[in-house]
Amino acid sequence: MGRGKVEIRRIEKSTNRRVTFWKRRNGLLKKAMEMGILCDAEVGLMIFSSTGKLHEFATTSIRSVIERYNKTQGDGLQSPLDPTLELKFWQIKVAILRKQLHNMQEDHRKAMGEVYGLSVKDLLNLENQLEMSMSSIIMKKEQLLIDQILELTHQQRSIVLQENFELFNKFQAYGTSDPNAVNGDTISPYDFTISEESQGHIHFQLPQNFSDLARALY
Amino acid sequence: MGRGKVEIRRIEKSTNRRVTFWKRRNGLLKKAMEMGILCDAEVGLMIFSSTGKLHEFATTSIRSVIERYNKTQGDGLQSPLDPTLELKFWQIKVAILRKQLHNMQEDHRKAMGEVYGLSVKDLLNLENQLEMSMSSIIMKKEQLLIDQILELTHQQRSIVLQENFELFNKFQAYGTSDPNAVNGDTISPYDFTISEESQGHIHFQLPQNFSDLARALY
DNA sequence: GACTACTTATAAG
DNA sequence: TTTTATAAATAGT
Repeated sequence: MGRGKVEIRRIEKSTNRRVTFWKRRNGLLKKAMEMGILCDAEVGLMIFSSTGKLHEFATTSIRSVIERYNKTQGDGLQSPLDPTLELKFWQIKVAILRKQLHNMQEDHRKAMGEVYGLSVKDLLNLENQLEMSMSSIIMKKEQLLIDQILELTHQQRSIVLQENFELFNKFQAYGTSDPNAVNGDTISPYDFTISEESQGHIHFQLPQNFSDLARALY
Repeated sequence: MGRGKVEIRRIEKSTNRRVTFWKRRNGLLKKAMEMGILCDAEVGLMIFSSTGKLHEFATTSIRSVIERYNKTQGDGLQSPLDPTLELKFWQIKVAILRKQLHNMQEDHRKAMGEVYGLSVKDLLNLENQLEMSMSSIIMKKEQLLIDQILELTHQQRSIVLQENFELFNKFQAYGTSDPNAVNGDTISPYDFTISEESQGHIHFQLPQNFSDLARALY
């Protein structure tokens, strides 16, 4: 179209080239737009002039077209040329790592809490067990002491009874021919013994080595 | 061009639309190519038909055009900075987060180890402290018990002495006018007392409520 | 940038 | 798909 046919080859005269560029640029943009409208298509057109200036058209937006292109074309390669996608990839990675870090902190916090919690629990259990063990030992020791006391008491009671009995015999040796005349009372070691028990009195010998015993027991 | 002018609006008849699409698609591609050659421009054209199929043209390659577009344009909104730089920024961020995560894991591991270590130490310390406290308490209780025993012993010794004294008095009441004639011995509560002490015998009353006392003390 | 002669693109058959 | 009448684009002025 125009005065004469033109060969499709680079226009050497830069002035001509620039003029032609503008004419054809408008035509191209117009046709691209018409295509988008008439045919309900998504069109993206980018033109870099020989001076480097960008001229673009898109029915939606160039980014949209590029994204759609990358999605559709994906061409197996992980779109190393679309910084936007790659950017998103890294941003997502950052988000994931942040979440992991956060979870880790949370876990750490919980774990520490649990450890300390269990520690307290353990300590309490240990305390109780310790207390129970000690109580048991103490009780045994006490029982031993009490047994010891009772044993000695028994021995000493015999001795006291023996003494009192001897005293009683002496008393009788001194007594009248009728011992029963003494205030009408009968005095016998047996009475004494019973009386003693009824009062809950028992005789006890503190061993010479009591302190030694105490040391041994405790 | 064509038999009659056409209004630029979406073609409703899908058949017509498809035909027009193909005709105009070829025209657009041709013109894009011509533009590239004639004007020495870099051109990229992407068309998505209404059916979603991609049609493309580029003087070099679509990727090249997109890359140049991203470098040149960056359109201020999406990536105000050089996407490459931004990419590096995020990559560094990822590296930092990875290191943090790693350090955190390391710290966590160490912390747990220390906590368990300290826990054992603490338990041992606590155990010792507990034991010492209990020993102290037990000693106090024992001292109390011993004091109690001694106290009661003292009381009971008085009672026994009293009883023996009364017995002695009875003995004397029954005695001859010359009490000294009895085997040449002088029997007195004082002698008895001394004798008793020399043998280490003391009198002891086990309190009725001994078990209660024991329970109260232990 | 405007004109315009001519080429090219394409709507409709 | 091909044809063709005609609109549209545009090279040179």
